[in-house]
Amino acid sequence: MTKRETSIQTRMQIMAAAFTIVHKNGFRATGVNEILEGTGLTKGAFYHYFKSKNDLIHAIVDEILIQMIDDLWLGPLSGADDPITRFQEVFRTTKVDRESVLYGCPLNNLAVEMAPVDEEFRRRVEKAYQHWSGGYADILRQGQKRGTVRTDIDADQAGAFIVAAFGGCRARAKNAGDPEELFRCHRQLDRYLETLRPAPDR
Amino acid sequence: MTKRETSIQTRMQIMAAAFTIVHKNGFRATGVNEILEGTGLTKGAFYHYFKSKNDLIHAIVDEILIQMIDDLWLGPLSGADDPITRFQEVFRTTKVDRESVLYGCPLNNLAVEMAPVDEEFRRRVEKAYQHWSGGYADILRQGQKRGTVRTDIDADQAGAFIVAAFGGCRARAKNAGDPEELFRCHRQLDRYLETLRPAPDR
Amino acid sequence: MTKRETSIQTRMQIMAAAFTIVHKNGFRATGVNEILEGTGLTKGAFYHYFKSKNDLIHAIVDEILIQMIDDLWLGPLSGADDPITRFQEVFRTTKVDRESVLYGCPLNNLAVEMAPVDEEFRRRVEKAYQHWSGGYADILRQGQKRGTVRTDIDADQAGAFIVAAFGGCRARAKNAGDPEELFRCHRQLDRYLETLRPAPDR
Amino acid sequence: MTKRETSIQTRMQIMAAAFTIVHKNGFRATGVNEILEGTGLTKGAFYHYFKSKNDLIHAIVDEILIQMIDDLWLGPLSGADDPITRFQEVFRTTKVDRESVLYGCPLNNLAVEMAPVDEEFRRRVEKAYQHWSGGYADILRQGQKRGTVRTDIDADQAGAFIVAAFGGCRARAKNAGDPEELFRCHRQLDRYLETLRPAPDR
DNA sequence: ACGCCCGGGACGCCCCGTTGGT
DNA sequence: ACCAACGGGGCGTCCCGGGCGT
Repeated sequence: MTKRETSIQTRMQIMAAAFTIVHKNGFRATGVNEILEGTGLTKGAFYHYFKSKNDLIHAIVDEILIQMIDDLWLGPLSGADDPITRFQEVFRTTKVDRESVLYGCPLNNLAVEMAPVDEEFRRRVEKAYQHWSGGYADILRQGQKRGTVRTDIDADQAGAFIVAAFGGCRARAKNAGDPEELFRCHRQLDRYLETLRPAPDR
Repeated sequence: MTKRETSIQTRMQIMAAAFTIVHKNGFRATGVNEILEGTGLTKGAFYHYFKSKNDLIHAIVDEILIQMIDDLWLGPLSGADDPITRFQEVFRTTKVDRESVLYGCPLNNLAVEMAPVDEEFRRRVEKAYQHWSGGYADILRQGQKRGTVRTDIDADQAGAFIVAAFGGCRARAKNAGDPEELFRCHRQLDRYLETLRPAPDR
Repeated sequence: MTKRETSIQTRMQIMAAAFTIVHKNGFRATGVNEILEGTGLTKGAFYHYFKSKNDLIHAIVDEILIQMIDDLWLGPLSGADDPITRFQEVFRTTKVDRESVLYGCPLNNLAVEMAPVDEEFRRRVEKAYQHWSGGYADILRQGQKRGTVRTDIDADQAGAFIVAAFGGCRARAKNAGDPEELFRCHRQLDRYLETLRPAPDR
Repeated sequence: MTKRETSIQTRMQIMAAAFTIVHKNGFRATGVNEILEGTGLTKGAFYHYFKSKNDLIHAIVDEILIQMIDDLWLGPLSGADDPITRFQEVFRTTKVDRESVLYGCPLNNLAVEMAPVDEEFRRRVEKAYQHWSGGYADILRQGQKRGTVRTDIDADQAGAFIVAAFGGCRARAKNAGDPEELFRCHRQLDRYLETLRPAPDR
C-alpha cells in the first residue's frame, strides 16, 4: 500500500474515532487526547491533518455526516414509488444499531451544542440539514408527480419537519435511555406522514 | 426584608443568571465566573448555595424548568374543551420572545448535551420531560372523555411525540438562526394534531 | 499578619521569583511552572494574580525594574555636586552581585528579546528607559548649573548614551561570561564621561 | 548548474531566510516552519542540511555574521590612515538599511537571548565578538604606529568598548523604534572616539 | 544525495471548577 | 459571604526523526 493511501487512511481513522466519541459525549466533553487514545496516534499526527479540534469537526460534518445522510436516510428512499410508505418502513427498520440510537442524531447534537457558540459550525451543520431536508423534499415532489403524495402540501416544509421531528424523537429517546421510546415516537410520526397521502378517493 | 429573605433572593439571582447564559450557550460553555459576573457576587457566595456547578443546574431543572413548563405549556391548555385546537393556538402564539426562541428548548438542550455524560442530569431532565408529556397526555385524555379527541390513540405516546417534535423544531430553528423556521415547523405539527381529532363522523 | 498583607506578599513572591529566572534565562525560555516551582505555589495562585505570563512581566517592569533603576542607578547620584566623578565611582563599585552581572542588564535583556515581538512590552520598557536616562539628564543639568558639567553638551543625549553604553557593556560581559569584561568596559566609559567635564580652565 | 551547486544554494537559502527572521524576532520566537515558509522547502530539507535548529544558528554565526562583520565594519576601516576619523564616518554612514537598524545588532541579539541558555551558542558568538573587537584593536594599533592614535591607551579594551557601546546603542534604538535614536547615540560615541586621538600638540 | 510527508511526544500557557481560612 | 490558593487538564505548538520517492 502506498504512502499516500495510508495517509488518507490515518486521517480517516482519526475522523472515525472522533465521530464515535463526539457522537456519544458531545464536542466539548471530548478531548483531543481521548480521540487519539483509541487510535494509537499522537498529537503530532492529529495536528498534521487538522488545524484544530474545530477543524476536525468541520471535516466530519462535511465528509462523514453528509455521507451518512445519503446512505442511511436518502438512499433508501430514492426512486420510491410511494415515498410515504417507504418513509414509514425506513423509520421502522433503520439500521442504526441500538446503542448509537441512544446517542441521538449526530447532526442534531452538534446543532444544539454548538450553533450559538461557533458560527462556522452553524453554517456547516446548516448545509447538512438543508441537504437532508432538501433531499426529502425532492422525494416528496416525485411522489406528487406520481400521485402518491398530496399536491396541496409544501414539500420543502414537509421535508424539514420530518427531519426536525426525527431529531426531536432521537433526542427524546436519548434522554430516556430507551430505544423503544424512539420507535414509539416514530409511530406517531407515521400519523403525520399519513396526512401527506392523497385523499383516499372521491 | 429579613436576612433569610435576601438569602433566598441571592440564590434565585444566581439561578436566574445561570439559566439565561446556559440556555444560550450550553452548560459546558458557561463558566462559573461568567454566571457570577452579572450578579456582582463571588465564588464564595456561589459555593455557599450550591455544592457544584452541576448541582446548580439540577436545581434549575427542578425549580425553574418545571415551573416554566407549567406556566408556558401546560397552563394555557388546562381545562381546554378542545385540546387540539388549543394546542395549535398555543404553538402559534407562544409568548417566548423572538430572541430566546433561537436558543432552542432549554430542556432539550440539556438533554442533548448532558444526558450521556451525567446520569444525575439525565434523571432530572427525564422527570421534567415526563411531567411535561404526562401533562399533555392528561389533557388529551380529558379531550377523549369529552369527545374532542379520538379514543383510539395512546394519549401518552401522543403527548410524548408533541413534546419531542416541539423540541426538534426548536433545535432546527436554532441552527437555522431563523424564528420563521420554527413557525413553519409548527404548521406541520398542526397536521399531526389534526390526526388526533375524532373522525368527522359520516 | 492580615490576609491582605500575605496576599500582597504572595504576589511579590511570584514577581521576585519570576524576575530572577527571567533575568537569567530570558522571557521565552522561562516557563510558568518553572517560576512557580521555587515558590511552592501553583498555577491557580499565579493566574489569580496575573492574567497571563505577559501580564506578569509587565508588572515586573513597572514595579520592580523602575524601583531598581531608582535605587541602584539614580539614587546614588542624586544631589551629587560633581556628577561625572560620582558616575565613575558608581560604575566602579556597583552593588550588583557578581553572579547577576553576568545575566546582563534586565531592562536591556527584555528590550532585545521582546521589543519586536510584543508592542506592549516595548512600550513599558521604553517608559523605564526614559525614566532612567531622563534621570541621568536631570543630574547632568544640575551639574551644568554648578559648573561641574560642560554646558555645551546635550544632557538628554548624554544621559541616553550612558544608559545605552552601559547596557551594551553588560551584554558584552554577559556573553564573555566574565565580570572583569564589564569593568574593563567601564574604564572606557570613564573616558567618555571625562569629555563631559568643563574644559580645564583657560 | 550542477547538482552540488543547487545543493549549496538550498542550504544558503535556508540560512538567509532564517537570518532575516531571527534577526527580527529572535531565536526562540522563530519557528522552523516559519523559516521554511518563505523558501518553499519542507522540514525534510531542513533537517537534511542541519542537525537541529540550534545547529542552523551556529552555522549562521560562523558563516554569515562573521562575514557581515568583515564586510560592514572591519573592511571600511582597513588600511585607514586615521582610524578615529574613519570610525566616525563609518558610524555616520552605515549602509544598514533603516528597517533593519530597528532589529538591533544581530550578534548582540543572540548574545543577550542565548548566552545563558546554550553554552555552544555563547562560544560561537564569543568568537565572533573577538573577531570583531580584535579587528578594531588591530586597526587602532596601526594608528598608534602612525601617530594618529594615542599610544597610552589599551587598543584591545578600546576596540571592545566600541563594539559593546555600538551594540548598546542599537539595542536602545531598537526599543525606541526610532533610527534617529541610533544616530544621536553615535554622536556621543564620537566624543569617546575623540579621546583616543593623540593630545593635540605640545 | 536531496527532499518530502507523516508522525511523535513533550511541553507551553491558560482556564476551570473547587476548597479553606477568615 | 469572600478572597486566596489549588491543581488538573484543555488545546495547540514546537522541534525533530524515519521511511519513501526521485
